[in-house]
Amino acid sequence: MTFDPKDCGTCPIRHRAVCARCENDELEQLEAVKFYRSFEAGQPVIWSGDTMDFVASVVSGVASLSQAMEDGRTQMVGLLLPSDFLGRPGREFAAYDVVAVSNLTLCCFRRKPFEKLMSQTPHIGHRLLEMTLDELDSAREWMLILGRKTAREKIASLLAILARREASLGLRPQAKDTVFELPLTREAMADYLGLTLETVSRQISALKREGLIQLEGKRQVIIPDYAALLAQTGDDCDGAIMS
Amino acid sequence: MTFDPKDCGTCPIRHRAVCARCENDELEQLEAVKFYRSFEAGQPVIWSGDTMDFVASVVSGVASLSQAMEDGRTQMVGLLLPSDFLGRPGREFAAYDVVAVSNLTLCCFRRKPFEKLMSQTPHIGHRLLEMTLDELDSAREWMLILGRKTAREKIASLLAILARREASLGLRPQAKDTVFELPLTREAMADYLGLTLETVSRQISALKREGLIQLEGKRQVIIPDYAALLAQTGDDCDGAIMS
DNA sequence: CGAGTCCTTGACGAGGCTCAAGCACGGTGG
DNA sequence: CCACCGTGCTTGAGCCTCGTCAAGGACTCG
Repeated sequence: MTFDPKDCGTCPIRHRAVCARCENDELEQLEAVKFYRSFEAGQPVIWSGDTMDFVASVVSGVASLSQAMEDGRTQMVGLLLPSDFLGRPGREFAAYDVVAVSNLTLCCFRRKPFEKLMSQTPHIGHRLLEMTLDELDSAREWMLILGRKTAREKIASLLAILARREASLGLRPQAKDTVFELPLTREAMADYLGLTLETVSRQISALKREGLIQLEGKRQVIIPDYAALLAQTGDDCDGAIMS
Repeated sequence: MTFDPKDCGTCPIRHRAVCARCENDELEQLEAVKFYRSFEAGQPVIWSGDTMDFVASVVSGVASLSQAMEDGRTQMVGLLLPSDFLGRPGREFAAYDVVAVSNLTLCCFRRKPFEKLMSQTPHIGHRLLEMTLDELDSAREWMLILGRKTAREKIASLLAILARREASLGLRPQAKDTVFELPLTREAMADYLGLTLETVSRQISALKREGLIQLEGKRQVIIPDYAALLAQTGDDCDGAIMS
């Protein structure tokens, strides 16, 4: 089944996005106000303060939300992957800078009709609540990383998170090694982790030197022993979030 | 009008908590499953991993959510003030350590009936979504603080946030100076900001020495010039979130 | 080949952490 | 009434991690 933009039934994120719980009649109403937009890697999607007349789901690719300080320091505060939701119903102006980290396709809904639909039907609101609570949880995990971890632990944590997501997609046949493509540049990783890109580079080199990771080119990461990497994150291993 | 625990109509957080939008019949159903619990400053409310058979609103006082690493480092990831919501519908086990920072009173709802009520009526879910989105926004502001700010900027930011909240309560007659009680110990502030308590103490002393703040005892803070304090936060002043 | 982008590595310095000592204040008990 | 203790806070000295500045390598594209 290939993806037909006219038919939500064939959409790759149909069962995980904000529309996951919608009945057919709700989907039809959404389809009436939806449109697709694509961005190339590195392109801005919207700047903080701009008027935002749509909300959107990420169909493919990766987008980042960042906040800037007046002197130019910047911190990534959200990383949007396929099926994640962009925008806030009821908010007219964007609160963050949004950038396409990789090539990106959004499924956009005009904001006003979306809000109206949300107030009339329960499924969108419920799903959005669930997704927002999940995002709050990951924001809190992220806060622990930013506030208390060393540079080495930060890098290990990020790699572990990406590897875990890769595994959860379940696409990979039972390979011993976890392999994935880094969707972020060194600079974006630094932005994510509250480090400089030099420190990121040094720590990745160190992990490679010690055999905890291998690199195929700059972006392909191979993790020969996931547990060994986890041990470098500093996390309390049995303290996993249960939901 | 004094607060009568039997009557939600007299509740001090009636118009801001998760029940803010409820109609009278919904309130009655909530009242049937609610009970109050109080904690003294410093007491634990619940530990991460414990079963959580209630959710709650903070009626008065302050509670913190924190995460711990295996070696004991700890990071506060949430600060709950009156009207804030504790717990996650659908989640059986607590994901964070919750501690009463000051004397604390919770309005608790048994979790199962609360979830049922939520699925049957729209108002609770809508309000909870709104509150969760707000919390996500403050979590993201916090991430910028943790990831990119200097110790001095962190302290200034925290004081500015507390002062702003104080001002927004509007209780204070048009005083030139903003005055408020610090609800946190130095250690809790350090936990909040990803610093050590020594650094917190040094930076507070520095701000005092430079006249940006004054202290009455250890906990009473006077801010003679709010704008001057804001200038120390490093924030882009016109980049305020608009909602 | 040159230019641009992304990454790596080195040298150095500063900001914040660690360790340690001591102060202020309030409560308790002799 | 005062000695004693516990808690919370302050201050100092020294060290280490990570940021800054700088140079140069790997790769792609025109």
